[in-house]
Amino acid sequence: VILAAAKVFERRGYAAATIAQILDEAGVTKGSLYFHFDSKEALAQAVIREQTDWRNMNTEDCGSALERLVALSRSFASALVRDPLVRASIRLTIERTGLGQGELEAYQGWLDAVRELLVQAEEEGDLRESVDPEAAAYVLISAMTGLQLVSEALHHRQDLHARVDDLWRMVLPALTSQKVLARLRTKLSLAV
Amino acid sequence: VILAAAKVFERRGYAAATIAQILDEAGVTKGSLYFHFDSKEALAQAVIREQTDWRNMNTEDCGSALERLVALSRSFASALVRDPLVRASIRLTIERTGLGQGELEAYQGWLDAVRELLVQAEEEGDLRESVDPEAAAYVLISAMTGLQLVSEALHHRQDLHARVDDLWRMVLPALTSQKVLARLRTKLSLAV
Amino acid sequence: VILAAAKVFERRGYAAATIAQILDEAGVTKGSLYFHFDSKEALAQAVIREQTDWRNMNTEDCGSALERLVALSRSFASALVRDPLVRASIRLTIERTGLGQGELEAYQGWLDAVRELLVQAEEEGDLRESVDPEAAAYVLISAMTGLQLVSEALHHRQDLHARVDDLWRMVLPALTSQKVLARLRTKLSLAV
Amino acid sequence: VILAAAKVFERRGYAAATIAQILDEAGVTKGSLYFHFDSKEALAQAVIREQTDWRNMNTEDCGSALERLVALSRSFASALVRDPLVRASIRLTIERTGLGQGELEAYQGWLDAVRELLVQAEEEGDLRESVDPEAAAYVLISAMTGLQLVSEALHHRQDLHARVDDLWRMVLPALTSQKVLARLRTKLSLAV
DNA sequence: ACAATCGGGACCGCCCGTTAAT
DNA sequence: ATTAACGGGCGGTCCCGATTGT
Repeated sequence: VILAAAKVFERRGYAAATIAQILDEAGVTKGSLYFHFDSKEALAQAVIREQTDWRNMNTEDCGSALERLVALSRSFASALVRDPLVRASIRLTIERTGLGQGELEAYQGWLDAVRELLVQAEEEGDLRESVDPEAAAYVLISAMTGLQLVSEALHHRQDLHARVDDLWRMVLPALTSQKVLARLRTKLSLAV
Repeated sequence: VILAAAKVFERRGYAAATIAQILDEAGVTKGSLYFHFDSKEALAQAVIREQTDWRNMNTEDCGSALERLVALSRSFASALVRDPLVRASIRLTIERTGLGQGELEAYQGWLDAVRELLVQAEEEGDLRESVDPEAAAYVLISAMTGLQLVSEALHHRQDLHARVDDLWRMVLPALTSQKVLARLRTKLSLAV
Repeated sequence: VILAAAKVFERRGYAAATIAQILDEAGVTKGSLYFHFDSKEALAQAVIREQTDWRNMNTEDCGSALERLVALSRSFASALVRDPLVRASIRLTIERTGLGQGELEAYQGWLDAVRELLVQAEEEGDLRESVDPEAAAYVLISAMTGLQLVSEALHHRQDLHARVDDLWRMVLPALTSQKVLARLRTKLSLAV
Repeated sequence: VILAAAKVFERRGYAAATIAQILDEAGVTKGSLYFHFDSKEALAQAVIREQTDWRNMNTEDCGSALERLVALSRSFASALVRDPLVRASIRLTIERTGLGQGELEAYQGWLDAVRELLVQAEEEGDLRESVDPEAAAYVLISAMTGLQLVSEALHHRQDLHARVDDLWRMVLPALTSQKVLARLRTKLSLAV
């Protein structure tokens, strides 16, 4: 039903997607669609709202904050590979079409979550003192955003998990000490 | 002339941009525009083609390959802040609208350039042997792409330069040895 | 129920009002609405029909005809401020959308009522002989119509009562003698 | 060309008027129309802008302020009868469709003009001291607005001039003294 | 080479009223 | 009386030729 919209939005973007395409993909008729959603924009917002929140997946994870952060990123990558709704939401968020002005809050929410984890890691003594949580969160969020884009464009996201691990291999040495790094490598199976 | 198109494309995206908007941004008439460009798509391709190649800016730079790589990223950030054509090209490339299928080559070209520099750095002995140039280039390109997007969304690109430096501070420790790192820090004025 | 339709009609006008807006203003579903009313036009006619007749409010008023006329105008103003149905009816009547051609009868009915009161006033000797009841009724109805429109546009009808009194202050001297005028002023508390 | 739009807007109102109707009335094609006007709203604004300003008609009139005021009202009535653009503008202004938020300024402009004339009349000693220019202007503007509406609905504006004179006969006694009133009657041929 | 105007085809979003099932 | 689904059709407008003038 609504998943069809996500697919089309993800494939063509908001503006280029036409209602007819969504109709065709979903196999429903115009009237039916407009009974559930008042407008194309409402449909897009529903897509964003309906995405299964991949952030909850690892709340029960009990590990150090840094481990939870890596797990979060992997959970995100999995959601991206698995769930078209998440993919469509990302696309709709990145193209800032002014859909309810929610884009800023989305980015800000991610930033806050990551920074929070970094602060916890700092309290746990897992962070180098030279690291600024705010700046690091910014770079991490950006890198993940970019990875997903490039992986999509070049390899249809098939290599996303490997690339996320590559990212961690490249930034963890700057975030934490050799000792913690070694611990993380074994726990997270991040081969050198 | 063609810069007006870039501005509109950058602001609205390809599909949402209308010829009329470009027309009155440029101050020309429709006849004039359609004399030079056959279609809206041709216009977009011209925007991409016409972007001043910021890659040439640092060819004359004589330094180590790693230094040239950092300089290249900074040059890219500058171009992004300064040149609407570059911004529009990025937007048009990221939204893969099927404009002549040139997106793949674009990404691949960037990847090749960065990898090439990393290989040179390896030959110069500036790279840890654990680093895979291919994978590192991939992550770096992705991170730059993401930084530009997030910086645009959150701060209208005003903090882009600072964020690029943040990125280097976070990945250089994994790329090179402490000694080279210290050298780069002074040469590139990358405070800890 | 039907009041929701009135609100939307009053706010947007007949043509611009959409059924969906009425639906979620009323909190009912489309099926329910189309069970009661055959069409959008039928709904509008129901709004007009259902308006509580403010004319009855002052039938029991026992005073001179002129006093009753002023009271009628005040009653109208009150209804306009209080009752969205009356407001919507006015809007739907003024936009002559061809809703059953009832607009002419509406205006004519108001005209007849006012003229009738003026004729009574004439018989009671309260009217100057130079006054033509027909013409005076026409002007009074028009002025009330206009006052309501302008007051709505400029002050959201909050000053309507005061403006109606202003109107009477400006036309009563032409309608009646100084003596009757003085009597009315005290009775109706129309300060000079 | 643009006059056709005025006719349709005047006949059906903004929302109910369709581009096809205007096209049909004007005898041009869609492409041609959208070359000159970017949107339906732009067309409506053009109609409002293009109306020949009937206010200038009596600037050369040399008489007392009160005489000029009456002349202004008559000029307005003439314009209303003669010029479809003026009629359409009035309709578009009265239906507040949010066309550039110019409606408030329109009403306010008329109010200011009339109040200014009343203030001049006051300085010339032609106004009773009990008259408040502000309030009087408000009522006069409203009455003119209403007259035009009712006259249109009932008699297709054919009796507008006579009704305007009726209005003046009904309000002038409250505005000025017997002596000035007599002078105005002869000068303006306002029979009792 | 450039500009202004006209023409038209096509598309897309959306809205209204109906019809099934219950 | 309500939910859900349906579809015909319309209205705005956009893109792009084609035809003029300069």
